[in-house]
Amino acid sequence: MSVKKGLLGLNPPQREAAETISGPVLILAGAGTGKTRTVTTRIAGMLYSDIPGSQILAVTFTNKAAAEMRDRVASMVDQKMAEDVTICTFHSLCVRILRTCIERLGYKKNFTIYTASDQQGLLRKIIVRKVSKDEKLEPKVASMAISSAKNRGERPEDLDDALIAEVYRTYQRELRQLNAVDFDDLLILAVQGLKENPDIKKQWQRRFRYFMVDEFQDTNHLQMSLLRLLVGPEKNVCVVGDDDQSIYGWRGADISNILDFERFFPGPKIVKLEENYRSTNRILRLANGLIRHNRGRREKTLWSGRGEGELTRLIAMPDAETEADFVINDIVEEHRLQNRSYDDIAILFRMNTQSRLFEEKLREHEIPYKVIGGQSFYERREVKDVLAYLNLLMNNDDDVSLLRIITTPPRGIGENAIGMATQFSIDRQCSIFDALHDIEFLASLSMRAQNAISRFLEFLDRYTDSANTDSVNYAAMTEAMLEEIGYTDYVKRICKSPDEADMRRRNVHEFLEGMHQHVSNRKTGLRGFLDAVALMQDKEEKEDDKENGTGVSLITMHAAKGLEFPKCFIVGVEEGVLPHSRSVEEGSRDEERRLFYVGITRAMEKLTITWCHSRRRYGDLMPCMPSSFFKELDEDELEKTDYQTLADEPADEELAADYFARMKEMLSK
DNA sequence: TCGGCGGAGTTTTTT
DNA sequence: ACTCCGCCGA
Ligand SMILES: Nc1ncnc2c1ncn2[C@@H]1O[C@H](COP(=O)(O)OP(=O)(O)OP(=O)(O)O)[C@@H](O)[C@H]1O
Repeated sequence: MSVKKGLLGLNPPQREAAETISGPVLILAGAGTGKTRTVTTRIAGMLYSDIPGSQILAVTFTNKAAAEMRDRVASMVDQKMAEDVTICTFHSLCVRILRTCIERLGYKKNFTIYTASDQQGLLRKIIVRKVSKDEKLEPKVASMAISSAKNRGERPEDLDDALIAEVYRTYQRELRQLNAVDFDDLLILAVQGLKENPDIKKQWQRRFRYFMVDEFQDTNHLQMSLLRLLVGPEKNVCVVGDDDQSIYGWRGADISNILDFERFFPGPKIVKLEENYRSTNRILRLANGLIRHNRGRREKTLWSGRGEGELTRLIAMPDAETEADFVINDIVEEHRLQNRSYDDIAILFRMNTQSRLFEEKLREHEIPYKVIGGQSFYERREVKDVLAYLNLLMNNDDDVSLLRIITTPPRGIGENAIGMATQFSIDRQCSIFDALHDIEFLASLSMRAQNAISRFLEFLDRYTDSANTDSVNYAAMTEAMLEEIGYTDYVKRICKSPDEADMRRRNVHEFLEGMHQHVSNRKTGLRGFLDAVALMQDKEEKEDDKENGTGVSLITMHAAKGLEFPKCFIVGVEEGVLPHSRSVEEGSRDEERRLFYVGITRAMEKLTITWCHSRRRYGDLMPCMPSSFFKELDEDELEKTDYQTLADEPADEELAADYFARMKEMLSK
């Protein structure tokens, strides 16, 4: 009966899926039909029937989804029970696997996880060395090409482009030498580790008995391989997904995994869910009408018991500035008149850069908000500097970090010495750290440089020791280290204004605070903290720390998948933005349509879609066209207006005055 | 060796 | 418009 209690709040098909804990289960259902709720309740139900949490693994696609699932499970069962369940992303699961067995694959245990910017730093170095000036290759382009090759399981020799193949080969060799792995390697190496080492595979298969994967439509082949390796002969594996919400094709995600699921895990119980518990029928019909334009898709029934609701507004704006003003005004009004919590409101967009204007306006109006995803705190220059120091202390062979900090602040080791050390490390196939120790290398330098290097190495050794000692206060250690090298003064020097220097100092402080908290809460050591940062696991937590974590959410439609908000704005919906021109070029219009579908289906009660007649691009004002997807939206579910009409309404006098004032200003320029 | 200036490129989406 | 990278003068 306690099992039943756990499964309360599910409808019959959901319940059937939750109760079927033996053998494969495939839940295929549209947006908002309670797939995730079924999974979380399923976990809770299992815990109620005395299955140890430690045997349960639930994999999600983003850290945010993992955190949310963990919270939801924790609210349903005893705290202790919930803690034992492993709920994480594929990537963090791989890190856990690799920390136990990467030595079998020729890496050292203290390997560093390279973020996108570390990766591009390394690629830049390789490109400069390998590629002549006339064939120009952007590090970013190279990283995309290499990443997609890796996700397709292709080796350098499988690539058509000889240039990329050569860069790829060198890149991979260097990563190994630096004892570093990139994001894709996490998956590749974990799969390889399990495949090549039956004992390790057995060990991990014994570790978990029950598996769940949310947003299964977004898994790629590597992730599928990993799942197959982990799932034991019992095949207790439940995956949930929606082919209409597949939006990560560009990362190698392939919905044919859904078909393959039946192949690898034969005879699954297939569950279909048709009742949407999230949105009003008007919103649902709008979304269904749009997605129906995708070719080769299986039609789904989807209905809602939440009433008809309001029409979706589709509003034309003169420019992005006015758009932001309008949205923020609407939010203020809703908050004041309807007493709507800011937490219930989200602004969705296609690209992270689109959030900036909205952030500014929200700050202006002193409205609390949170930017989810986007330019991370950890991408800040000063934070990256400190991170590079810490990464280097944990892995002295990490040349990318070493090269970053050896001149930050300048310490008498200049371009010349660094260039020679790099060359030496290439010739000798060793790390730069090792090169700096080499007597023969040192002999080729001036006395001055030799002294600077030996001071630097002494410094590194000293802090490497404390960083690798347990029960050290790492934040205090880092602070002492920064003090010793005069980092704060250095920052002051390179900043243009005292304000900027102050902000950067505060960022470093906040970073150290966060580090201290993470390390003392989880007892994972400095290594664990650095892994979490690389996997971007801490981002959300930071938000929460900022008391109650309340506010309007600013989020891309990609990152919003799986979330829901009573009131949503989808902004900047212009041709070239959604669908994005690059996607149209690549022929993935259908995926863009799915993305729009995901955006629309985030809204529970009220949806507003806006677009601009003109938008600033590369500095100057460019005319824009409305998204071609608008033609596919059912007119009956829409209330089409433009800003002018709204501004003429008396309620918005203030806003109109604002607008005309700005027009005047623009004309007078 | 260091810091300031000028030019180029910038806008997908995430782990 | 804004940021990052590379080049050059002190
Ligand atoms: N049986 C139910 N009774 C009441 N509410 C439900 C039920 N099932 C789901 N819900 C609610 O419906 C909303 C959507 O659920 P959930 O997020 O699990 O859907 P989903 O299928 O995972 O959606 P998406 O595919 O968009 O991520 C949630 O607020 C959830 O609490």
